[in-house]
Amino acid sequence: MFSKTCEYAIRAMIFIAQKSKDGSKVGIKEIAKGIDSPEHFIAKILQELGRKRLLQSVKGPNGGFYLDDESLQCSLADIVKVVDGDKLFTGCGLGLKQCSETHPCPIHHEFRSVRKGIQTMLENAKLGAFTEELEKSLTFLKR
Amino acid sequence: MFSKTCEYAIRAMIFIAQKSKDGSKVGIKEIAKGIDSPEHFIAKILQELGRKRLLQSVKGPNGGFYLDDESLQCSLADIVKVVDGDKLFTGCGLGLKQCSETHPCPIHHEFRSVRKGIQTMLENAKLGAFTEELEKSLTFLKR
DNA sequence: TAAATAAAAGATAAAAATGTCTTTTATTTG
DNA sequence: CAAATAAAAGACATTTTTATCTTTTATTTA
Ligand code: FES
Ligand code: FES
Repeated sequence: MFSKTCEYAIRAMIFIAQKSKDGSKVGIKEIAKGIDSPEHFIAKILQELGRKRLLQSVKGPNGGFYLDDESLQCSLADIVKVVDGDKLFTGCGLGLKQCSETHPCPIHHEFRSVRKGIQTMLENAKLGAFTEELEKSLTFLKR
Repeated sequence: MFSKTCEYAIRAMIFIAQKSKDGSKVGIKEIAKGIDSPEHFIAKILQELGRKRLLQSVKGPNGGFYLDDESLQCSLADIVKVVDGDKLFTGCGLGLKQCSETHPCPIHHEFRSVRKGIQTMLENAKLGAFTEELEKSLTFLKR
C-alpha cells in the first residue's frame, strides 16, 4: 500500500504530533526509538517533510522537531502525497500509463471506488486526532 | 498498491484468459506485446504462476500458455497472493510487525475496512469474467 | 566568544525490485 | 530420428528503495 519510507513518515508525524500537543519539541533519536525506525533514515524523510512545510524544526540545544497548529491539521493524505506521490490516489491499479474513463483497464470501475475509499480515509485522518488514544495506550506506533 | 510484477501478472492472466476462451494457446511474445511488458520478465512471472497451478502451458511447436476451466475461475486475489504475498490482505497499513486487534496502530480500524474492500473486490474478480468487455474494446490491457 | 548541541546535507553502501540475455529442456512435425 | 519450436531455467545487469556513516550549518548556553 505505502512505501516503507511512507510508513515511517506517517508513524513519525503521528509521534511528533503527540509530543507537540503540549508545545514541546522532540529530537531525532527519540523519534527513531519511538517508532522503531533507522535514525538517519527517518531524519532524511523528516527533512523532506520540513522542506514541504508539513513539519517544523529548530537546530541547536533544546532544538528538535515539532508541529505548529497548522501542521497538526495536516492529514495523512498530505504526507502520502509528499512521500509517495499521488499514484495511490490517481494511478491505474493495473499499471496502465494513466487511469482514464475513456481508456479504462478491466478493473477500473471497482478499483476507482476502493481507491476513493482509501483517499477519503486518509484525508479524514488529521495528525492532531491521534493523541488521545496513544496516551491511553489504546494504539501503538511500533512493534 | 501492487508491485510492478503483480500488475504485469494480472494483465497477462486476463490476456491469456481471453485467448483461452476458445481453447487456443498463446505464446510469450504475443502476451508481452498484448500487455506491453518486457518479454523475459513476464515469462519469469508466468513460470511462477505455472508452478503454483494457476496457469497451464505446453512447450514446443504450437505450444504456449492457456487457462483450463478451473484456472478461469481463479480470482485476482489468488494471483496477488502468489505474486505479492498476503501483506495487502493481512498486513498493518503503517508497517507494524503484525496487524492486531489487541496491539493496533492508530489507523487500524479504518484501514482494516478499506483493506477488506480491496480483498472483496479482488476475490470477486474472476479471470473468466473480463473477456466480453475486452472483445468489445470497452476495456484495455495496455497504454 | 567558545563550546556544546542538534538538525541539515552529503556520500556511500546494502538490499530488493525490475529488466535483459543465454542456455537448457520438452514437444511437435517432417 | 533430426530439425524446429517454444517454454523453463539460469546468469547477469540496471534501477530503485532502504539503510548507514560522515561532514556541515545553525542555534543555544555558559
Ligand atoms: S484505468 Fe486502471 S484503474 Fe482506471
Ligand atoms: S495494526 Fe495497523 S492496520 Fe491493524
